[in-house]
Amino acid sequence: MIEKTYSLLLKRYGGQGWWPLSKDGLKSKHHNGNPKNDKDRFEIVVGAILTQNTSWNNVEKALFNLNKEDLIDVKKMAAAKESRIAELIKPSGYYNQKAKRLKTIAMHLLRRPSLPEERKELLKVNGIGQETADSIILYAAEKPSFVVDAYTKRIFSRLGLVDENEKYEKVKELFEGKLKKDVETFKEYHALIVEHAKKHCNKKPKCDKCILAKKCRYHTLNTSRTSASSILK
DNA sequence: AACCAGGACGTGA
DNA sequence: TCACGTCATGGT
Repeated sequence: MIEKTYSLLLKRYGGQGWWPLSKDGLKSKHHNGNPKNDKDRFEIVVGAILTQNTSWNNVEKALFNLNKEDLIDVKKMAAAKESRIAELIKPSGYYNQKAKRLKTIAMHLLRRPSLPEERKELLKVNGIGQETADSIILYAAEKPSFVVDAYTKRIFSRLGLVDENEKYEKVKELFEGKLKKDVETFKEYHALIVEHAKKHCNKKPKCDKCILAKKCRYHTLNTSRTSASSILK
């Protein structure tokens, strides 16, 4: 089912080409998000932190401001004052803690030859939790580590494939167990999940024209309610 | 005009 | 371990 859902989403939305990088135009529908240099990789790290519980649209504004001042750079970010970073990233919300987190990770990266590929190492850094760590490993370091987010749990719990409040680790293991351990597949699947959640599987779902509706509990629940209430009218 | 958005952390049970 | 409060802007 996990694999089947992947091919359905891929057929419906096409390849997403994540991670969205500003050099490609953040808003373009089809990205070519493979990082080519350290700046690209660091921009992914920055974006991953900025998008914590925040819409990507707001993150873009913050990234634009940082780019303007050439702060998407490990050394410059590490040297910048927290208050300055905070001012620039204001549109992405939680700007005080995110400014601190950005500076912290920048300073951590500064004393490393390359991006950490170890989950455990990233998780020790304050401000980097499981999802952010996996995003960095998968999209910046390009090592296979499946990213789980609120969308993943929402979509697949509605499909009846995972428990709504299953633990992060468990969901991650489920996906990694069902898929071949392939960076491109992991990248694409997560991106497709986000796309599908934005288009259809919102908190208040738009089941109309959703390609997964037939298999979805939420949808069947909804239609039975609708038909029941329409009978009452 | 509430509600939601690609979470993480600190705290007290 | 777990539930809960906190952090904050911008779009719908």
